[in-house]
Amino acid sequence: MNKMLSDEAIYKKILKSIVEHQLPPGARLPEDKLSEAFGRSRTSIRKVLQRLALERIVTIEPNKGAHVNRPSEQEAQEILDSRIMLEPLLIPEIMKYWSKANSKYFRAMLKEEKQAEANEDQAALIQLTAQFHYELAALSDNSVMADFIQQLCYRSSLIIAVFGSRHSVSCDCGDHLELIELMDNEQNKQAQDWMKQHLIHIKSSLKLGVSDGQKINFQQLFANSE
Amino acid sequence: MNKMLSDEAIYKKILKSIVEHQLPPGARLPEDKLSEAFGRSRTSIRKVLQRLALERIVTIEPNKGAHVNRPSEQEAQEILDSRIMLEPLLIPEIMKYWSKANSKYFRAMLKEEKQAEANEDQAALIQLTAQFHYELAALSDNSVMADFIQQLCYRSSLIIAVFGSRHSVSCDCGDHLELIELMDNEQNKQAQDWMKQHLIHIKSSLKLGVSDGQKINFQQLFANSE
DNA sequence: ATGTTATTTATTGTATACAATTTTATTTAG
DNA sequence: CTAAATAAAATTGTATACAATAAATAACAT
Repeated sequence: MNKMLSDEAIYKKILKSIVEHQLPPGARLPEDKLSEAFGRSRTSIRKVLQRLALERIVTIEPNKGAHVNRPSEQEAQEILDSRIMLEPLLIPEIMKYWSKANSKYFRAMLKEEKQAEANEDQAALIQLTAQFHYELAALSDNSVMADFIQQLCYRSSLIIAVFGSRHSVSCDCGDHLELIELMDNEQNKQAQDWMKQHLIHIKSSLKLGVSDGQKINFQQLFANSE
Repeated sequence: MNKMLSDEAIYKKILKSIVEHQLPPGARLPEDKLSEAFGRSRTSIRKVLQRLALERIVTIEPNKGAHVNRPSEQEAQEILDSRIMLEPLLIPEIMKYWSKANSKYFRAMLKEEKQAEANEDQAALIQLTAQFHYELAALSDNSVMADFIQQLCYRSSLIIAVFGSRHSVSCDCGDHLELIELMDNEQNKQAQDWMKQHLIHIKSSLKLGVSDGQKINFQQLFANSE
């Protein structure tokens, strides 16, 4: 009944659960439990976890196992800054090959986004938002860059889980249509600017600069509470 | 006598051998031979090989094991194009924190390059050339980008092994000093342009567009030989 | 001799066993 | 009752055994 899953399939399932925040940052990923859940030996699971660790989706601490990565504030900034640098740069490459078919495909994806928004299906919404960005990047003729962007998109989903405000997911997905329209009209420069502003907006919607548990200065916090 | 090597140490040793072309593209990497060489079980070796595979230094084909990756022409172009896009972009970030100490450090590295050139030590030369680029990138305040550049530098070493002309390594290392001088003089724009031209020059020195075994058109090749 | 099939050898894929380590629970002292 | 020390359980680290697959060699037929 439960057909055998390939390593790749297991990888995708775990990744999806993480990206959709079913497995939130910090969550433990015990080899035994996963092994049992997927009906494979720990060997296979370890392989998958090690891959996720190299992609910085997961962290592995010696003798403590794998946890869903909880990005630091600095990591969050670096990832968003990288995207702000790179994604607009790819727009001209993408527009070289932009076709009616592409436009149709992405418009259909935006419909799904709208649907997910209406259903308040946060998981689907996060997934689709990331997918929009990395499938766009995949249209450039540089798969090396596209793969890197895809990784940054997955990692961004972790950032949103940690630093995102309630609306930092949904508020920007409505906009995506604007980009498609700019691209349909071959407005190269405007599309590039739009992408940059879009990502800057996402970055600014994050609750950065708010100290997390580790860095709280208790001395200062309770200074006036004698 | 032979002290136990960590997985990380094994990883670095294999990577170094590949980058320095001691293990050329296409070379087989049999698990039990490596296992014996490093005095560790196959489990540890597999872990290292899988990491190298995710970094595209090595390819793993199911049931056929690991080989040093032999980049295709397209892969070579994509990697060089990525570097041409990204490395100049990082120059301003690097110059923000550029210090006398940095300058001194890199000038020392260039001395080593010169030395290696004089000794005709190709291995050291390739390694140092890559190191120059990725340690420079590491000075930017964005380690996400720096890590990506480092990977591209390692992969570039494979590209040179496959598509490099005799002089495509040595001819560009002499120039590196020019960049350091531009940075010492805070010539931001010029440094950026220099980097772009430098990488374009490396790309153009590659023997791309020469069909490899797979793509030979025999019809055309033997058209006039009846 | 050449091309095909069968057999052997070598190599990778996967699970499992056991050791090392960390985490949790229990006991004991103050 | 709290805190430290100890014991038990759970979890990861590593090696090894065996199965599955591919490569190399030998045997055979055309």
